[in-house]
Amino acid sequence: MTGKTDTRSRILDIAEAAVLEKGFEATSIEEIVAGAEISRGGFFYHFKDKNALARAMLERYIEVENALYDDLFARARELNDDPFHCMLIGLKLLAEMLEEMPTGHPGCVIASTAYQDRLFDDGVRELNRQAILGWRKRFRGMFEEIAEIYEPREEVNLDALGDMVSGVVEGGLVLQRALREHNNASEQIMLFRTYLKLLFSPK
Amino acid sequence: MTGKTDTRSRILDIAEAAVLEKGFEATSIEEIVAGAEISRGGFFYHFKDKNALARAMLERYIEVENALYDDLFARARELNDDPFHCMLIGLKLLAEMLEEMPTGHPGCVIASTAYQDRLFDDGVRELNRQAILGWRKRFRGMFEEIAEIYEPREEVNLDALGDMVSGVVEGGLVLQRALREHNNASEQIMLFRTYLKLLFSPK
DNA sequence: GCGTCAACTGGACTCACGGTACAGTGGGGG
DNA sequence: CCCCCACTGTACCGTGAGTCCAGTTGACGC
Repeated sequence: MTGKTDTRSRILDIAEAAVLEKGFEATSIEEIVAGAEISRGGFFYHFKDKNALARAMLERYIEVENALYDDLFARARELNDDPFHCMLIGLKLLAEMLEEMPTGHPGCVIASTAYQDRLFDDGVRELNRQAILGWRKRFRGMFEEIAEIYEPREEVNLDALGDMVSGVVEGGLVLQRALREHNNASEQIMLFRTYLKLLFSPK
Repeated sequence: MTGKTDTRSRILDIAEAAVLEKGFEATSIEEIVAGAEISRGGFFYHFKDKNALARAMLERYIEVENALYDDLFARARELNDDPFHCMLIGLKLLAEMLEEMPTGHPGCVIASTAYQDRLFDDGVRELNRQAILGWRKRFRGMFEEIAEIYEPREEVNLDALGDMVSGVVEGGLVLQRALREHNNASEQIMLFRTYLKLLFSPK
């Protein structure tokens, strides 16, 4: 027993799976309560409305995603202490991870939320925004470290380059989803990796 | 008078504006008919359901987008006959165009549709898919031309590189939308342009 | 053993929205 | 003069979100 909020997290599990597969609007509370084997009243006991569910899902998703990046680049750092090579290894690991996802992809909740944001309140929108800003900061920091050692061959805005990691992942997932192919996202990440190789490799 | 389908295109105008601002689900038929000053019956006379509306919107959007790319790269070609420089100019023009959009962005319908695709039928999904495949083909063709003259410094899959144009635009628009900033999409395109410069520039 | 509180169940209800059906209408063309 | 296209207007249905609330069940403190 995981304590008092056993049901709550079960709801989140079911909801997340359904939302990633079909989108937020297409997921009814009815099917969530059926999947979680609770009553409608039970659902609204935990979440005052669908918006509260979205927020909780997003919070959890962002936390998991951040932990994933932490882990990924920590492993990369173990393999190579140089920030540039660490970055290259980390991106490779990320690409491999996306490829291994059996269902194809987790289908980033961020993009999904961004394009339906009028369904949600300011809290959800802000959460989304802060997540991306967090990734910007994370990757910008890594690129700064790299740039100190390897002078970039072309001048680039490091904030924008940091955003590009998120952007390439998001964009790749959109392609993957729309094309119904399997490794567009990982392919896009590998292309981005090639970019970094060209950008930071010494002349 | 533009002919028999005056009202139909007015509906599409209103709907497109609303959908780009708020998303498809958040746009009610009620508000569309109010905006277009017609009756509900009138709406369903032109579109059998919301799905038909989505399909028509997507068709029109893709057509406009393709015409835009045609025009953009035709203008670029006038300025420079070399395929590589033409590409660089075209991307610059694209970035400038995105920046000039007063409201910030058109908010790509493709990504929006991709993430809510369970609301739509196979026709809509296929339309979406074909649009992206069309862009892949277009840009792949251009990159092939370039690669014939300028040998890439690193080996890249040209299909994936073609997809990257769409991906960077889509991803940039997602960032822009989520961050509520103004030129993320154009910044991302310019970064991609730098990528191409590094990739194809002679040693 | 008794009360109480959290975590529900279940049912009745409202409202918004998508969608159907269909009868009627006005105006331009043959 | 009639017909038909492009609607209007109204009535109606189903679904799903969200509200309200009365009642149940089981763990825990006393």
